[in-house]
This record gives sequence, C-alpha cells and structure tokens, in this order.
Amino acid sequence: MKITFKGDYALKAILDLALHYDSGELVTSFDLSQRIDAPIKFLEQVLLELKKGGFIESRRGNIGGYRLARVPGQITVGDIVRLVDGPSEPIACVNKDYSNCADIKKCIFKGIWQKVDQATSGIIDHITFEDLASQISINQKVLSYSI
Amino acid sequence: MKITFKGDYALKAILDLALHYDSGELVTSFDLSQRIDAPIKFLEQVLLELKKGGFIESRRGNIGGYRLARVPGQITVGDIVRLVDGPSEPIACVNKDYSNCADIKKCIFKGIWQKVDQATSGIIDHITFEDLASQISINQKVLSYSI
DNA sequence: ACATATCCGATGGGATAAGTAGGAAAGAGG
DNA sequence: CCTCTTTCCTACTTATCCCATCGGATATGT
Ligand code: FES
Ligand code: FES
Repeated sequence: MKITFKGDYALKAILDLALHYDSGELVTSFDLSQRIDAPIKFLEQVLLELKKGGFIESRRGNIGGYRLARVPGQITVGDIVRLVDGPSEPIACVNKDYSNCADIKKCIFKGIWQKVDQATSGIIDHITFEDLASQISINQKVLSYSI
Repeated sequence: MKITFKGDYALKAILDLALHYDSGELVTSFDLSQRIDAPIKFLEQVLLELKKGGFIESRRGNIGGYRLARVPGQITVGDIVRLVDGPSEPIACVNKDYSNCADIKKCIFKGIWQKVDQATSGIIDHITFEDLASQISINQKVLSYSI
C-alpha cells in the first residue's frame, strides 16, 4: 500500500464533502482545491475518477459542483484509496496468480504479504468518513479542519 | 510499503543464505541467481547493498561467495525489506515532519497511516530467517524450496 | 599467470507520478 | 439566444524510479 498525492487529495476531497453532506449543498472544485490545497486541474481529474467510481455525483454549469453519492458512513478510507491508488497489497502475487516465483504455491513469503495486506485492510476498511467527520467536529468546532 | 523486485530478490537471497548457514560454505552469486531466478548482474547489485547494510559478508576470488554476517535468527524480514525498498510507512508524513498537509498536527489521516505502519511493522519485524528456514525444512525435506 | 568472483560506475528503456494546457459540453440567468 | 460558470475529457510534459544490461576494475586461490 502506497499513498500517492492523488490518493491523498481524494481522501481530503471526500472528507470535505462529508463535512458538507448534511447541508445538501454542492461544493465546487475551486472551493475544494482551496481548502485541501490541491492544484485545481489535477483535482478535477481526481474528482472525475471518484465520480466514475460511484462515490460522488456532480452537476455542471452555473451553480454546479460535487456532493457525496452516499451517506458518509458508507464510504470507507479503503474504498477511496483502493480506487485511486490501487490494491492494498504490498506485492502483486498476494491476490493474483501472477508472480515471479517459480512455484507460487510453495512460496514462503506470500503468506507474509497476505498477513500484511489483511492487517492493512482491517484498518482502512473499517474507518468511514462519518467516523472522521465526527472526529473533526469534536476536536475543532470553530477551527477549520486541517487536511 | 511496496515490495519491488529488488526487495523480493533480496529476501530470497537472504533466505537461501540462511539455508546454507549451518554448512559454513560460501554461496556464489551465480548459484544464488540460479536458485532464486534473478538476473545475475542485477542480483550482484542487491548483494552489494546487503553487504553494505551489514547483513552479509563476502569473499572475492576463486572460491569466493557470500554468507550471512549474522545468525539467521537475528535477521528479520523487516530488516531486509526496509534496507532495499525503503521505510514501511504508506506515506512519508508518518515518520517525518514533511507532509503536504497545512497543519500536520491536526491532520486526521496521519493517525490512520501510523496504525497501518505499526500493523505492518508488527508482522515483518517479528519474522526472522530462522523461522522461515525451519518452516521450509519441515515442509519440504527433499524438495527444493520454491522462492 | 590464470581462472574465478566480487565490486563498481555508467547507461538505457519503460513505467509511474504529478502536474499543465486547452478546450468541449452542460446548465442557469438574463 | 447569449453569456457566464462549472464540470468533463484528452493530450502533453517533466521528473523520478524500476529493472535491468554492459564493461571493466579489483581481489584471491591454484
Ligand atoms: S509468490 Fe509472491 S513472493 Fe513468492
Ligand atoms: S499529515 Fe500525512 S496525510 Fe496529513
């Protein structure tokens, strides 16, 4: 599991949308890029990917923008990071049949990477953006969240 | 944590040396490359890195080769993979002060990546090559280990 | 001297990361 | 219909890393 800037931006964007979810309002890519400090044109691509992934929806035009396509409690960190940064395993052979090992069945390392993958998944797949959003509103009622 | 071919080769090389540790004999890069199925010239670079890291020692010349510089029980998977593939954290901000977040102290994601890192470390730092070697000799007395 | 190995630096092709640029398409308001 | 805004889409760039390959320098036993 390697988190790139793209994944980082995606997570922050979703979190921001989660914090605006109750209001029902749309958030523009401009506002988003300001708050999460991401280059707007790059962020647009990420948002498009998130849309195609089914996590957000959008409206174009004058008062357009983005909002979550689901309740924050039904989107996990793992969902987002897997979509934009790929699978969580540290090496490809864990979930695929492909490997550079002669006999994948006997490979003694595969089990290690599977454990690592499971441990990672156990964390990122159980944290929802509802969890994160509530954590923020507890810690910093007035302050803008730092993301 | 991302395992590259370099890391993969390094782990297999160390395991092979661990299996030959009791004999006290040196293993050549040629033999190593044959058994672990790695390009010899590339493997040489990896072995050099492992030597500089203090995990193996070598002798040049006619009957030269490599052997472990320590007992297999004192080398962990984490040691090797960290040396050749870098730190185990999924994003740089976990262990460094650097991040692309405005206020790293308030960043809500940092805690997640720290947990992932700890979970990963908890696995790879507790598996030694003695463990792996004994596992192989139990499973496949006659068969050559597949790595 | 010679064969055998490790050591070491340079180079190159391919993939990925992180943007930039430019515009097409859609929607609201006048 | 016209304009302004905002999303959508494609192509391009620049840098960095990965995975080697090559050519030789250096050391060592016989
Ligand atoms: S099958 Fe994945 S490292 Fe061997
Ligand atoms: S400080 Fe690491 S993601 Fe925010």
